[in-house]
Amino acid sequence: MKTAGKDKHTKGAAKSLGIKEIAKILGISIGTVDRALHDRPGIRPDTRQRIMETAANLGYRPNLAARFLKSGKGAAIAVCLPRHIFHFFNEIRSGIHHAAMPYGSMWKLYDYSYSRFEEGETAIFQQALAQDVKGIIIAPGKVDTVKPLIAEAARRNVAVACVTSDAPGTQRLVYVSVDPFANGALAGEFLCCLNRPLRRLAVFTNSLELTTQAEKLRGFQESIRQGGFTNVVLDIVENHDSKKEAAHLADQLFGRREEIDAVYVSTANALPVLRAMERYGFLPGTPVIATDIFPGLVDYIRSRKVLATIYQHPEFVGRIAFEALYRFIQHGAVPPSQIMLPPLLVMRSTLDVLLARIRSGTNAARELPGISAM
Amino acid sequence: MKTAGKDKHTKGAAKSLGIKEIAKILGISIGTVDRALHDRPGIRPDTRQRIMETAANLGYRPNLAARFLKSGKGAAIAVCLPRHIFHFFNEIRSGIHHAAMPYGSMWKLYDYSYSRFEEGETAIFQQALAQDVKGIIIAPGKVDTVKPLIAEAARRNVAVACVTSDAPGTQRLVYVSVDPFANGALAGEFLCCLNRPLRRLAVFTNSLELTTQAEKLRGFQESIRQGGFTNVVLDIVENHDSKKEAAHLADQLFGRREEIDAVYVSTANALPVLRAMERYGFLPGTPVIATDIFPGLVDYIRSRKVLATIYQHPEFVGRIAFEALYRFIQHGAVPPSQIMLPPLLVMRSTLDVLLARIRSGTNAARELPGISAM
DNA sequence: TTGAAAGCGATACCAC
DNA sequence: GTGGTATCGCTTTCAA
Repeated sequence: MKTAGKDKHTKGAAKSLGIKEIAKILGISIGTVDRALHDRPGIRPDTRQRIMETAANLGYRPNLAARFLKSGKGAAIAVCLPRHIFHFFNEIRSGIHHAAMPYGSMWKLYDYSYSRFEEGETAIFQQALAQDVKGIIIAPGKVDTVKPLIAEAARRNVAVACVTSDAPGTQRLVYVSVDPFANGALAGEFLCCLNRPLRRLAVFTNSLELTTQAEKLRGFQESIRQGGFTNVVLDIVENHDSKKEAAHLADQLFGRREEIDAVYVSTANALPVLRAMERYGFLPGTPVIATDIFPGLVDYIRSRKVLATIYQHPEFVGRIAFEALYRFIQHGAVPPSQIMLPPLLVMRSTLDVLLARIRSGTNAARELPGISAM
Repeated sequence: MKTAGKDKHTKGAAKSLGIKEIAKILGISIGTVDRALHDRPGIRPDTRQRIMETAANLGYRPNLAARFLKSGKGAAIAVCLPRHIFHFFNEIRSGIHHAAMPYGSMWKLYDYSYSRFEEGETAIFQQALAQDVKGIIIAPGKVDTVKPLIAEAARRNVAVACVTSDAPGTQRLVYVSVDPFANGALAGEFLCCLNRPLRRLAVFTNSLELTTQAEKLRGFQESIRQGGFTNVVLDIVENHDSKKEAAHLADQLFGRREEIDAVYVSTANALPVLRAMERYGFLPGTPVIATDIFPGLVDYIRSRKVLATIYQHPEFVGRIAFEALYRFIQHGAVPPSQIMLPPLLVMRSTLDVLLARIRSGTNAARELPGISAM
């Protein structure tokens, strides 16, 4: 019977080897073991040595429940995200809460939402630092703004995770995001697959001063080039995250009624663009790739006016950011400097599955542990 | 200053109001309070009533740390997955371990891998049941085989989660998978976007007796139809998960050298097909959509011989299956009967990001928490 | 039907 | 330097 499962490998500690067994094995007291494990003063180096060795041998892992129960203070981390692109950032928050749930009351989350991108950022960040948090999650706007803040956090030994946009040149612990280059490249590659002429394309972005947006554009151009299209004219429209500006500029562009072979909107600000396209007869007919998913966009995808949208998996980003922070704070595990996730191309056929998933995810995050009905 | 974060909503208990204060306030013992909160027998209804009221008033929330510490018997769950399509199922295992990690030693995972799809299934399942597990994760082969097993599990009050394939008509708790219909539909929709004639298509599947495969085909056909292509001839090739059979049948099909406009391989068994296509000059040139990601496929995508592959996010599937089991066993939360995830279309531009992600995911699951440096 | 008390594992403090 | 021990909040068992 070779089909039998062999490695009935159990996860974590085999039995209940705790600080007590270590003490018993070495014939010393748990107090001493504790001192050794925590690098506390008042212990002979060789005793410490012996203890550390047996602890390692036995694969000792501290019981977090007991630790928390006694010393009351699990870690707290602050979540500083804008309220602005609500659906998007709320999914990130949801992911963070989701990831934190298993730790129950041991890990507190402070929610420091602020109204718009840069305005409240500084004030909020400082408020968060004033609390006794061990980590902060932010979505940096302008790097110059957050640079001194992150420096201050580093001074206080507070780990900082950046989501969706990075703060390069700072001491942030980790940057978690859907890979912006791949994001744009996917849009471009998809357009190249269409077997249509691509002579003139329009790209609607937020601002190319934001490195994520610049990277998306770079990826887009690169894959268009690799797709064999040269001499492509690119109309690049920066609308600075403003619906009005987007509408105005889109009107200008499409109002000229010159031929445009495809459109890529690299932000969640697609609706003004789509409406302008409809006004000037570019839709349906012109291939459009959008970004993110939000109520207004859904019908455009259903009706195939928007060919595909690139979903940036915000729930995932939040979850991973929390996990990286957790492992660093709890276990001292240093994550890679960047964690890049693949973008998800959503078309009509996968829209509903994704929507169901998003909704259930948001619900789950709201679930309260409550009183167990075990 | 309206930018200030208002809802500094803390997660977990506000102060230290516990079971003890409730008891003191009501002048009763903590044992009684416990009985009330947990609906245990042996308590007068009115006492229970009073306790529940004050508990609600005080906003009592149990201290999970204490709870875990005391009743430290987290559950054990058995993971019964085949070793066969190794990359795929290993990612599922990785996801499960990943999800279980936060619970540390409280939740044990027993790994009951077996060699191939149906062969070891029964033996392994019974072995798993013999252990004292509270839940089992399986990937059912033939439904008839697992039906009595799941029934037996239900009798013993063991929750069963099915991943990647369902066992309909049984008492399994939940079925977690990438939506097979959407999976096939995405492949079809993508092909429809190519602006090429689609007169004759080839679909390589495992066996249409497997409902997931049948669903993929259904989704594929449906979206081809919706894409406006009628009178499409479909060559459907069932290769029963065998490389040899796949190679043989592909040779037969492509050897006829009739025109084939596109190919969809709905299983991970793409390599024999691709090689046959190369032999008969169908590649490069013919659009191919594959399924899953594995070493041999990577170069085909890099060289654009395979246009796209549909990644079924196995790590995710595993993670979600565990979480559903966890919430059911621990909190009695009944999950939806099916949890369907969106398929991920991977092209050249997103391949590397995904590969990096997969690798790091597998690594992370192997990481040992070690001793805290808090 | 209720009360009292023994732990769970780690921390922190006091005594030696 | 080291050993002992009270304690965190909850579950559980035994006694009343």
